[in-house]
Amino acid sequence: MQKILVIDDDENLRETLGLMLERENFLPFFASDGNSGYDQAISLKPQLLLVDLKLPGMSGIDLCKNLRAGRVQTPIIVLSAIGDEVDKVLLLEIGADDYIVKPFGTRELIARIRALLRRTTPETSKVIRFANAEVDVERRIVLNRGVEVKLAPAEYNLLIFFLHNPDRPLTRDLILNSVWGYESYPNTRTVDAHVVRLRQKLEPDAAVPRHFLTIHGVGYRFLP
Amino acid sequence: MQKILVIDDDENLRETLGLMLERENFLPFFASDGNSGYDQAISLKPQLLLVDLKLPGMSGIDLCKNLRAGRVQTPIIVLSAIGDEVDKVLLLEIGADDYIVKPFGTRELIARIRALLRRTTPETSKVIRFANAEVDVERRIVLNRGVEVKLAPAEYNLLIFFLHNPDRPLTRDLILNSVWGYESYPNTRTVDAHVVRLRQKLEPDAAVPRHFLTIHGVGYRFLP
DNA sequence: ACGAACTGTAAATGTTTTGTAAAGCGGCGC
DNA sequence: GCGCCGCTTTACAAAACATTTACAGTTCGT
Repeated sequence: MQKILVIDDDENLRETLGLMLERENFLPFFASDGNSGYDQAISLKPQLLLVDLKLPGMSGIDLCKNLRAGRVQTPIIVLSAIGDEVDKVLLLEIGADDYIVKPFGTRELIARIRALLRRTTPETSKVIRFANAEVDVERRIVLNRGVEVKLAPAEYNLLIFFLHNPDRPLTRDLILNSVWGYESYPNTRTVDAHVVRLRQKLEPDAAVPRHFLTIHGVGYRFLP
Repeated sequence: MQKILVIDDDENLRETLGLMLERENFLPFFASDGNSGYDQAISLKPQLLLVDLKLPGMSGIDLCKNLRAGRVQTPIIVLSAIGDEVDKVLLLEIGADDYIVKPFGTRELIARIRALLRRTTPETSKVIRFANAEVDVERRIVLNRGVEVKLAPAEYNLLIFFLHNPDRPLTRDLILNSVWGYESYPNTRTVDAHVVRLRQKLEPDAAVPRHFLTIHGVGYRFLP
């Protein structure tokens, strides 16, 4: 699901935009000041930014400039109040992709968002999704609900093995041999411990596994 | 961001020019006498100089001449008071590129600055930016927050490799082969040592890396 | 040829991961 | 519902891995 980060200090507007974006099947995130917006824009890696020009902390202008200076290419739509002096040159300089003047209509903003996303998402890298998790195999990055999850090597290897063998009963011995290799002979309980860690990091509710299932007396089954 | 060094002994003017330049998205620096102006023009490597003709210490005329004698090509705009006798011949002699007579309008100065930058900045100079660092690939010069950072050859090569492979897990072996070549076989700890040095010189806070990240059990990842 | 700077390595230190053990829970057969 | 057996969970110490610092050999420029 496409993440959109809304950076605006007006709480009402954030709420309105949030509802609107959710209704359009986007996944909204929020920041109320420039600094936290900047941090989230980097850590969250959203597909698009909606940035108010006037912000406490770092101004919207500086935020955009800083992101671009840091080679962050995330598409940006600037939200400007009716009084603000905004010209295309400034927007170009600060690296914004589009702007819209408040107050604006839902329909118009959605149209601009979709248009911008359409022209800025050319490539489809190898990203495997299941539930609300995304695994970017090439970049070795795992996101859960859009938030980066740090996986230790063994955990990551185990996850990849599950992804490659979905919907199939997998015995502990098979898992051990495939993920740990024939050279090392750890206890089969080891697999359990790592499954627990994966569940904690990736299951919506670790107590009620919906993806990393136990097959009593056999082993595990991964359900995407 | 383009650095402009203002060399003038009039504090009011410096302040005014500073605000003006900042508003126009330049990064202003200041010197109040010829000698420190000369030093900064060399150490700071600004994109452009604004130089008052009448200066304490080294005069503006000598400053320009000395810079040019030292093969410093930085574009120079001379600021002259209304009484000063300035003719094109003098400007040509001392190596200035343009001049403007005080008092001048903001708009005019900005126009001249942009015009001069346009005709003196060759399109070929490739400057890569990330966070608050700039890497001038052609001249092998690296700036952090506008200040030159001296990188040893190995450090510089490693940095360039990171710049060309952002946002990707890079194993120590890959790094060694790419940066050191297949002929030499240093210890993989060597990579760590150089990453430490890069972090110390380029990370805002070397203890909390935000750009040269560790992937435990794998290697490193460069995030611009 | 001298001193300064660079570089790879090693040793000490700090951090994260990982396998295991032990205790508690829960499903399954009866 | 009971009890067994296997699964989950927690905690932890050893191992693996990363960082830091120091240093000696080398290179480089003057």
